[in-house]
Amino acid sequence: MKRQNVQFLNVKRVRKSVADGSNFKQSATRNKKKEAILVAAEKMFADYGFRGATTQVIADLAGIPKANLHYYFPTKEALYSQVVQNIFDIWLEAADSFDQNQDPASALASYIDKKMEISRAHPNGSKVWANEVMHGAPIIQDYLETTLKEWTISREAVIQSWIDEGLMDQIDPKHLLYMIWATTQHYADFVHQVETLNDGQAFDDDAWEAATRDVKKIILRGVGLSVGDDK
Amino acid sequence: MKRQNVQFLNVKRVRKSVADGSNFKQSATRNKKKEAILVAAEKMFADYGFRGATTQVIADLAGIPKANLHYYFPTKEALYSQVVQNIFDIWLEAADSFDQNQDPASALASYIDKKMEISRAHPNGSKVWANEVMHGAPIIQDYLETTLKEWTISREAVIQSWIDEGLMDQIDPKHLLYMIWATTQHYADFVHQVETLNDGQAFDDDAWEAATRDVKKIILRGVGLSVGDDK
DNA sequence: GTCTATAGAATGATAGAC
DNA sequence: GTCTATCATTCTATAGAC
Repeated sequence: MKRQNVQFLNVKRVRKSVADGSNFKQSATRNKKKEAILVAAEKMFADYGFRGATTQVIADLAGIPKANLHYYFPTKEALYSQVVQNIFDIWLEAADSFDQNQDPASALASYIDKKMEISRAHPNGSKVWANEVMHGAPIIQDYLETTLKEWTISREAVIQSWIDEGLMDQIDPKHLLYMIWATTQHYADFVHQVETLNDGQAFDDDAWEAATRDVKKIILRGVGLSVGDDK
Repeated sequence: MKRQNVQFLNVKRVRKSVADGSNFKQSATRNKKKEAILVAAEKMFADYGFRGATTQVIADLAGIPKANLHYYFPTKEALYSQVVQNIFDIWLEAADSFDQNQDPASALASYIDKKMEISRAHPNGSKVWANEVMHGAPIIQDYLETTLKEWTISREAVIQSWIDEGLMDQIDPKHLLYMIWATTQHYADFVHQVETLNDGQAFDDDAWEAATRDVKKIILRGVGLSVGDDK
């Protein structure tokens, strides 16, 4: 029940061999199958949680026998761990957009844009991540304490410098970051609730655009920045 | 695996007999034991999810044999359902604070205050709720479509009227509500991440106050409202 | 590498004594 | 009402044939 023995992976950025074709030791077929399993696993873990998702159903969804799944991923935990770490890499992508802008309004706006895009493109990944953190981060605690912590500290410093320069209002940068994370991820993690309140309809292009615009508008104005007119 | 047959409870506000002592058919001892089980269950469901939490461990935590738990709650699903519905009632409490103020700034500020208090007082309940919604709301779908939907529609109308009167900026009320929900609940659902980034320390009184103040500041200013000076 | 059959362990629920 | 002993089921993981 407890998912002990989870310290079997201490890496920060993994999954090179799956993301690109750089690992010559693994054939293309092998990677293709692993990808199919990972996609199925992400979906099932997102919908049912770690214990709720069974290797049998993941294998069914991936279109292979269960024993074959265990050939590629020795344990359910190893598979889960891989799924969670894949989200990290995607999450880190968004972090970059924060840095490529020097004025606060552009930096925050493009960071929010990117985070909203990820919520739309990878809702299942976002859910798995939320689940993992909500349950005390048994698998990725190490990552929280290192990579995420370092990233957060450095961005807090950037935001603080903007405040010190009088470019934006006085707030604790931490809470601004949490608000951006919480709000953008809400459209992925709570998509079921959002759609129910949207008359059971999934967000279309316009709805996503409107949501992104309003989120940026409220947050940017909320810290004393002006929003780009109709972007 | 799927938690079918979950339509066994179609009520909107339940649990009167547990919350107060109004049900004479149930003794005080009985209610006390049920409460102990519910507290334990909330904790375990929050930490491990529906499938991850076992009736054995819930019983252990409540200090009773497993068979006794099944005497009070015939099935694991019935127990889970009760836990989820308890959160509804708490959540609805906060809704009232929205209505007791007529100007937008006071209404939104006190709603955010209340939601932050709930995140602090009932983090496990918030997590169980988040889990339930993330997994497609198999148990409380009915509630989402009725009570929550009605509440949301009526409050959207209130916010829209404020906008129409020129009291606040033009935004889609829906997204303002989502931002409030997401941000306030983040401090409960992601408390593990928040604490990790807080040097492993739990938020103390000052930290909660600071978080609440910044959340109110950003959101109120974000929609063009001014914030009460040092409240 | 693939897959059937099955071992081995854990879990939800209950029978039945007290 | 309480609790021990146990059943029936389900799940992860693997052995071993192909």
